[in-house]
Amino acid sequence: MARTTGSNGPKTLEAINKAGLQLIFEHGYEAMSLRHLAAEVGIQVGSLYNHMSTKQDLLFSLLRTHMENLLEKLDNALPASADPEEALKAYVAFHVNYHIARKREVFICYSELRSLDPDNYEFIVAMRRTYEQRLIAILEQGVTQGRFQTADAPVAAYGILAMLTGVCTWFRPKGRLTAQQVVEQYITMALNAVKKP
Amino acid sequence: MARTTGSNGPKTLEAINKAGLQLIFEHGYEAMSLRHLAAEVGIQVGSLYNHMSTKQDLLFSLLRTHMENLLEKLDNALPASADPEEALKAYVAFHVNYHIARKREVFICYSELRSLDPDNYEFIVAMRRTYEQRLIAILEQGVTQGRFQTADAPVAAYGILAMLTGVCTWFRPKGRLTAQQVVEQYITMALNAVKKP
Amino acid sequence: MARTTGSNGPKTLEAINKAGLQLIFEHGYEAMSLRHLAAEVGIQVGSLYNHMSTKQDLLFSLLRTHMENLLEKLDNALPASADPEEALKAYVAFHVNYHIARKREVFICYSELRSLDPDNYEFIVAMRRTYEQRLIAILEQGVTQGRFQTADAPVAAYGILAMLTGVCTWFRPKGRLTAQQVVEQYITMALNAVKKP
Amino acid sequence: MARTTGSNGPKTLEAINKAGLQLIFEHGYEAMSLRHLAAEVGIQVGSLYNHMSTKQDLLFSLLRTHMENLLEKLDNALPASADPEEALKAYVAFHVNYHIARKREVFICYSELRSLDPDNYEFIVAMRRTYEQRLIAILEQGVTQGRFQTADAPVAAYGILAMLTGVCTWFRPKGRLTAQQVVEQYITMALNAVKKP
DNA sequence: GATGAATGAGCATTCATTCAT
DNA sequence: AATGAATGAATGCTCATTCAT
Repeated sequence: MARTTGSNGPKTLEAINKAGLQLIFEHGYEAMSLRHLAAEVGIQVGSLYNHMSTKQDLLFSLLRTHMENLLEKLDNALPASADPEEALKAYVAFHVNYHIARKREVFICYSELRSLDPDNYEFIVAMRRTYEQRLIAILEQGVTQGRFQTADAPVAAYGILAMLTGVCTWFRPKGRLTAQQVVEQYITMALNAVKKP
Repeated sequence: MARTTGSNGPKTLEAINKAGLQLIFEHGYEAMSLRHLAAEVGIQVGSLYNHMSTKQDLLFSLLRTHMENLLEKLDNALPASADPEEALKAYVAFHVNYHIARKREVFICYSELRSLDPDNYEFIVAMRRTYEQRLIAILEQGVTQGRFQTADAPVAAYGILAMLTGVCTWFRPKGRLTAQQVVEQYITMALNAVKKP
Repeated sequence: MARTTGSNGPKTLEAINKAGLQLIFEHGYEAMSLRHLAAEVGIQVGSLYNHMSTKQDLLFSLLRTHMENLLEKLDNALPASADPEEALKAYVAFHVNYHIARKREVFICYSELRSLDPDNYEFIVAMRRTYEQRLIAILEQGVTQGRFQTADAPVAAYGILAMLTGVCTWFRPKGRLTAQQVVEQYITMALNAVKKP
Repeated sequence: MARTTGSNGPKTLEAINKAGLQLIFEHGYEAMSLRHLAAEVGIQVGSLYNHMSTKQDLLFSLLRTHMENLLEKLDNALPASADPEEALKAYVAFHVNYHIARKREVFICYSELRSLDPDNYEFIVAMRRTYEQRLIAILEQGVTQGRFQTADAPVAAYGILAMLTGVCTWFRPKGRLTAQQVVEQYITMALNAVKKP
C-alpha cells in the first residue's frame, strides 16, 4: 500500500519514542512487544523499522538522549562559584526537580540498564559515572575546605544519590507535599548528612 | 525416562529456587526462560512443573519467602528499648547488613515487583509497607521525644531507606570498604540527617 | 525471512481453510496440530497467525461459514408452494445432495461441536436449530393438512434428519449407487415414514 | 510410598473405566488427559499404569466391551421366529432402548472410532458391521417374503440405523416423551419406511 | 513511508509414559 | 498397588525482524 495520507516521518519517530518510553516504563523492555508499540503509535509493526533499526536501538536511543539531556542540564544548574554548600544545594535541587519531572526516563535508565547490550551498557554507565562524579567532586571539595566531613566521599555520594533518586518511586504531584517542600527537606537532610558540625 | 536414581524432591526444589533467584537477578524475570532455568538445575523443562505451578508462582514464592524472612529478622534485630537513636542505629545496621548479604533477593524484590500479578503484587507491597512503617515509627518517636527533627517523617524514612538500599547496587565484598565501615558511615549519615542539632 | 515473491494473502487464507477442513475431518480438531496444518499449507506455523486469530477461531469460522451457506442454499431449494409433500421431497433431496457434496463440512459440524467454546457453541447450535425447524414446520403443516401422520413432529424430524445425515458416513461417489438413486430411495422412505395411509 | 490403606485393584480398575467413559464422552479421547482421569479416580497419574497399559488401550477396551455387550444383548432380544415384521420391531425396540440406556458408550463408539489405532479400528468396525448385518438380513428376508419393499436393503438399513441412533443425541429421560413413546413412534416410522403398501 | 505476509526461533505449559521407591 | 520425580516430545502462540509491494 502507498503512503498513507498525512504520514509524516519526524512526527512518527517522535510518537514512537514517546510511546516507547511510556510502555517500557509501564511493562519493562522485555515485556514491551513491538506489536504493542506499533499499535500504540497507530502503525503496523513493520513500519516501525522505517524509523528505528532494532528494539535494542530504541532503548539505547531513549537512554542516551536522557543522559545527554541530564548532563547538559546539570551543568547549567550548577553555580560557577566554588562554594561547596551552594553547589550541594544546587545539585540536590536540580536532581530532585529533574527526577520528579522526568520520572519515566529516570526510572528506565536504572531498571533497564541490564537489558542493554554490553557496548551500549558501557556507554550509558560511563555517562552516569560522569553525573555521579560531579557530586563526588562537590563533596571532596567540601571536605578539603573543611566544610564537609565524611568517612568516604564516593560512598556518601552514592547514599545521597540513592536517597534523592528514590523520590521518583513515591512522589505524587497531587500528594501531601509539593515538589518544593520535598526539595527543601532533602537539601536539609543531605547537608546535615555530610556537614561538619 | 523416569525417576533417576538418587533424584530427590526437596533438593530439586531448593536447586530451582536458588537458580531461579540467580537468573532473575541477572537477566530479569521476563528475560529468564524456563529452558534456561531447567538447564541450570540440570533437569528437563517439563520436570520443573513437578515442583512449581507456574513461572509467576516461582517469582511470587521467592519474593514472599524473602519478605517474610526480612520482617522476622528485623523484629529480632530491633532493641526492646524505646530509645530512638538506638533503634535507628539498629535499623540501619540491620538493613545494610541484610541488603549486603542478600543483595539478589533484595534487588529482585524491587525490580520485579511490576512482573507480579495484581494479587501477588498487593501481597508483597503490603509486606514492604510494614517494613517501612517500622522506620517511620522510629523517626516519629524520635520527633515526639524531641531528639529528631524532620519536615516529614515518611519522606525522611523513604529517603533513608533509598540511601541504604542503594548499597546493594554498588557494594563489593572485596572492595575498598568493609561492610562494617559502610554500616558505620551510613549510621552516621542517617543520624545526622534527622538529628536535632 | 520476509514476504516471499508471489505470496498472497487471500490465497493463503483459502489454503488454510481448505487444509484445516480436511485435517479436522481426518483427525479431529484436538488431534490436528497447527504444525501439521502449516506444513500442509506450506508455510511456517507463526505465519498462520497472519490469517487467523486462534485455532478455535479457525474451527468456528469453518463451521459458521458452512452453516450460513447451508441455510442460504436450503431457502433457495425449498419451493414457494405450500404443498407439504413437495416441500418434504425438496428438503430431503437438498439435504442428501448437499451432505454428499460437502461431507467434510457436515461431518465436522456434528463431530466438533463439543470443541467449540461456549459462546461459539451456542451460535452454531442456534443456526442448526433454525435448519431443523424448517423440517419440523413442513411436517407440522402436513399434519395440519391431514396429509402426514406422526406421533410427534419434532421426533419425526430428528429421525428423518439423522437418517439423511448418516449418508455422509457411508456414501462413496464411485460406490454401488449413484447420489440420485440414494436421494430417491430416501425420499420414498421419508415420505412413507410420515405419510397418512 | 506404600500401599494406601484400603486400595483395591479391581475396584480401582472399575473406577478408571467408569471415569474414563464419562470423560471421553464429555471431552473426547484426545481432549481427556490422564491427569484429568487420575484426578477423577483419586489416584496419581503413574498409578493408572498399574491397571491399564496405555491410553489407547483404555479406549479400545471400553469400545470392545461395549460392542461385545451390544451384540450379545441383541441376539437375546431378537425372536427365534422368522417373521420379518416381528424381527424389525424387536430390532428397533432393542436398539432404541439400549441406546437410551447406554448413550455414553454408544456415542463414543461412533465419535472416537477415528482415535483408534488401525488394528483396533478394524476390530471394532468389524463388530459393528456384524451388528448392522443383522438388520440388513431382516430387511432382505422381508423383501424375499414380499412383505418389505426397498430399493436397496443396505441403504435402507443404514438409514434406519442412523435414524434410531440419533436418539441418543436428543433424548432426555425427563423430556416431553417417555422412552416407550419414542420406541413406538420409531417402530411405526421404520416399518412404514420399508413396508410394502 | 507504510503495508502485510513471511520467517525461524523462542515461549510457558501439557502430555503420555516410565520407574525407583 | 501407589507415589512422586523424571523424561522428551509436543502444544498453541508470540516474538523481533525482513522485504516485495
